[in-house]
Amino acid sequence: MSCEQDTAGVIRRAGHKLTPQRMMILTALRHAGGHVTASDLLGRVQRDYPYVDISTVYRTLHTLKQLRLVTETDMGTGDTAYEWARSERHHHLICTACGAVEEINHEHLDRLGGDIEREYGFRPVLDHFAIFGLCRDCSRAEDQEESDS
Amino acid sequence: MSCEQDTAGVIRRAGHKLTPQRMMILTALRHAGGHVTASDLLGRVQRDYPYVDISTVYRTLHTLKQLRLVTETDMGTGDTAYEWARSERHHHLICTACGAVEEINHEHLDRLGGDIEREYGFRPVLDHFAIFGLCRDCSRAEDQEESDS
DNA sequence: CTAGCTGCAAAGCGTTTGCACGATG
DNA sequence: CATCGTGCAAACGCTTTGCAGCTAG
Repeated sequence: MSCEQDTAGVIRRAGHKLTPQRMMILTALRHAGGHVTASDLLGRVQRDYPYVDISTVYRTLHTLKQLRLVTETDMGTGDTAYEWARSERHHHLICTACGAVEEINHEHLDRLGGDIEREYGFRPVLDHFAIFGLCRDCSRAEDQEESDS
Repeated sequence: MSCEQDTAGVIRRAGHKLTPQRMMILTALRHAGGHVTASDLLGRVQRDYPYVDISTVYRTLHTLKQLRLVTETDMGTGDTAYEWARSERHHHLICTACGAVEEINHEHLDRLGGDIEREYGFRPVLDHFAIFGLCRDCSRAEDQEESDS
């Protein structure tokens, strides 16, 4: 994986030190391959090195966020989800009933973003968006309930 | 305002008791005419009746949410914004730089919602949506900075 | 009368911060 | 060797909960 090397470079070039903790958090983040919370990440890193502190995780995530290496999303569960910043923009459909997360691509949101910028002069950040609602299964289940009652 | 009467009816019909606290929180919420946090609401209610507790506010909001009389939105500031459920759906553009909140109507999001439902079978709740980004002024300011550096 | 609501206090949770030690560049 | 990052512990802010008394229906 040369990507780790690249990332190390980005961090160093930004004037930050490259500590083992940062490398581990970084690697854990990339291997997670999706959304992780800060404490998920802590758990993963602690499997190898039990002495990392949650505050280090937060501080690292903060740094990586500034460097645009991670994105931060509020999944509506009270805590915050972090994700390795992929190049492709993508969005999530989050089911408020069962918690399922589905991914959608950006076409539709691009159109929305364009409309908003043109109309309001507001430049929306639509790189990573969370849309809440009911997934196919849960919305079917709800229809059932309604017809039962 | 007969709307207060209507709301009282909704609450009572749902099998909940109608206490003075609930009425005051309710009224405060309607008079706020926009987003309020739980502690905003507490402050407003306490102007008339200083003994209400924040927990009562949360409990009331929880009840009202279940009755779909208020909506809950995460504004990305760490706390949660509540708003009287208006009939018209509307959405917010929230500037991550200056915190300005602008309102947009639902047309564009309707189209998005339709697309998603058709394509993924996911039924999104797009009644009240928060879109983060840079407002006109802040995005101009950022352009300036970039050309300076 | 009794189910359900209230105020109070305390705990819970994710997150942030102060500090002295330790490691990086 | 100076600076920055770390671990630890404590604080933080928002939200939730347990409990005894009170009140609306």
